[in-house]
Amino acid sequence: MSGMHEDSCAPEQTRQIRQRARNASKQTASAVTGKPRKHKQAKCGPGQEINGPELFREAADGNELQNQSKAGCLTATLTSDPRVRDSWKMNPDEKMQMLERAGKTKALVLTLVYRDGTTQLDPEQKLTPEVCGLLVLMKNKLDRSAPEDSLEPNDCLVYLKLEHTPAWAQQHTHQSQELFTKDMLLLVLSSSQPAVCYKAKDLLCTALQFYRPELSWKQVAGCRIHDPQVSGWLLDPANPSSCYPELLSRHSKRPRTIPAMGTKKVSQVISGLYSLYWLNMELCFKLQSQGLWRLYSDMELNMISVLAAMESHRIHVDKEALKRTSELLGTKMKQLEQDAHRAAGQIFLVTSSTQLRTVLFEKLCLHERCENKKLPKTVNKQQQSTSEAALLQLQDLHPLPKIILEYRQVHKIKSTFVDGILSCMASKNSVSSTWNQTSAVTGRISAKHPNFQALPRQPLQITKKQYVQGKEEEVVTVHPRAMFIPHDGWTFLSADFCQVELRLLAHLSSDPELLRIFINPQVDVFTMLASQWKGVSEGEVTSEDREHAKRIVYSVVYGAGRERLSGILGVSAEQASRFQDSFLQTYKEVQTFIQRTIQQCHKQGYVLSIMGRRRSLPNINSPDWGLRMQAERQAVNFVVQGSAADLCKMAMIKIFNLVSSSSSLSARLVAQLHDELLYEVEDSQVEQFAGLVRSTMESLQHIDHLGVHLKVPLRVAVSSGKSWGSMSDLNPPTVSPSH
DNA sequence: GCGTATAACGCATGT
DNA sequence: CACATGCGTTAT
Repeated sequence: MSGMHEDSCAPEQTRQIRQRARNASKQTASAVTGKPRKHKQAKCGPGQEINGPELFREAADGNELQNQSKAGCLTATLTSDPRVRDSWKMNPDEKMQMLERAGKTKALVLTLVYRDGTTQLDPEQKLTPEVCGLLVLMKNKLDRSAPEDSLEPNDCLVYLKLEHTPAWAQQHTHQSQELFTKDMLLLVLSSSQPAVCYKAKDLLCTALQFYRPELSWKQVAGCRIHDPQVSGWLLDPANPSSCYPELLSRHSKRPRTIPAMGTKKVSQVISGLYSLYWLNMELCFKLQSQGLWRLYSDMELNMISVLAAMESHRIHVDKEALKRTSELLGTKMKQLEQDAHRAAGQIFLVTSSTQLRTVLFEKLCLHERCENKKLPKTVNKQQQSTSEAALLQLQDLHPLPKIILEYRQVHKIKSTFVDGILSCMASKNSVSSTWNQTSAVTGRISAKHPNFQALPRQPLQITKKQYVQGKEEEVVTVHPRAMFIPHDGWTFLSADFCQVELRLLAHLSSDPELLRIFINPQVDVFTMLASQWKGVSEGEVTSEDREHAKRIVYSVVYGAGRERLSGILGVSAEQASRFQDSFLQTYKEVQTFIQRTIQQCHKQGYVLSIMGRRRSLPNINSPDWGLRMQAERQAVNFVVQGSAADLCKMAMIKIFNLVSSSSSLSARLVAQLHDELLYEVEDSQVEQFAGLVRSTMESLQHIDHLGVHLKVPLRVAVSSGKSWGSMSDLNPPTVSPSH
């Protein structure tokens, strides 16, 4: 299959939608008012209740009407089917019986129902379909029989409508409906019997959103809803299935029974729920036989609720400041564009790398004037690159490359981190990323809309031309991270695993020299490496040298060739490979670790992380040299990067469990940046929480029940601040971890 | 012939 | 070197 995963076409859609929106607003801005157009939608603050007429107006606007009629159709189909129990048609006695029955049933199988008439089990999923209900199958017979499209005798299927009753129409019965649905959800969250849901995180998010604030995020802690999407990804992280039917056909023994044209929708849903149950059984069995059960049960299953809680928290953003910087960067870009045209002696599209290529290399022929330097080529086609590395080589020959470099910096910040984030904030002053558990082969998690993990670390300096009396120029710093602000009375707290990957490399290789560095915690690691490398004393090492050493070490570990290394380092290939040799000579065991990992991968076809995460690499025995070498690098990288991911996820889970079982602590996880956790903490609890976080994370050196015992200590740096852009170090006392 | 959806590519950001 | 996501252009 192709390497596609879930909603792979969605980003494209949103991009285009956003683009259209931007264009539209741009047009109105320049042509009519000169200012960005205000959103026409009525204000509806976070705490405000939606009143009835407002709801109607929204529904009647645009395409919603279509969806609603479809939804009404599906809801009607579901609730009019004799096999489905509609919670809205049950009397109090029946509800009691239903809750009791749910508590006693052998297994619960669930799926969300969307307003567009689909469920989580349908192949095509829109970007963020609106939820209208929840189907719960209570299953009692656990022996396998033929696939059903109708209920087994003792089973029960109930439909819970998830639609808030407008305040103006609320009656006693409606309130009790929501109460009943909430009780059912609570039962699912705390159920001792197995519960299964494809994309369980979405279910948890829906529950948290629908019953906010009476359902606290702490209440999803410790819930264990099985998720076949996660299981399937764990079994083969390189090839995640794009949708439920694909996952099913890949893992079910029998070929999937394609629903006949005439099959009723309700029958399809019922057979889907039964197949979901058996698919989960099958996947659990496979996980066990592949040695992945502990990883699934102790880590990934718990991650689902951690991510749901994180996703259900919105981060406050200084929207007005974002809008101001958007305009500022816009004018700056116009200036740079003109500069570029002047320097080139022609008009061209500055954002187009192909047009820039013809200007630089066909018109100005800059490549002929630097034959001593080697200019990078594009990856796929053999063309002259216009990448940063190439432009840096050319910048002394002509003014244009420098202008382009600055233009690109500004453009990137504006498009992705200013306008991009603004478009993620539809009529609110806050954002919440979507966190994906199954999109990274290494076991890391990823974020989108916005991608919180890729916000620039360093602020950008802009010199603004200004013709006012006094000064002629003004320097403004633009820092996207500084736009993220904690709520009133709260503080951001960041906890960073220091050099996790290098520490894990020391552990995995047992290299005595590398171990020594970490057991003597006096001097900074990369400073030490830099001094060793450059042959100067530790005091002589500049912060630039240190950053350099950092990049080089990781490059060497992950198998960078001398070409690539010399590119990073900016020195000759000769010197690069000399450093490479000296590094691997100094840390001999690192080299044997690399060779051992590759050899093991050749033999078994897969490699394992420290907690047993698995990645198979089919190309490891490929006759194609390039593919084989790539697989070897991937194998080494996976063991280190995957192990680091294991540790960071474990930290998230442990801290989540500690906070959610505490009556006083209120800190919330806001984001994960791979080896860094960002929390929002009540001002009064910052110090206490800082100590707790640090000691919890550092205690992960030893995880008894998973047999993890690192040969190096873990170090965690904690900092806090009133914006994400201005964090200052904290030095919390070590707290004894309580159990 | 012209405008729109899609895929591939190049270039950015982060760890 | 590895792993991600996002924006924009260009060819189909």
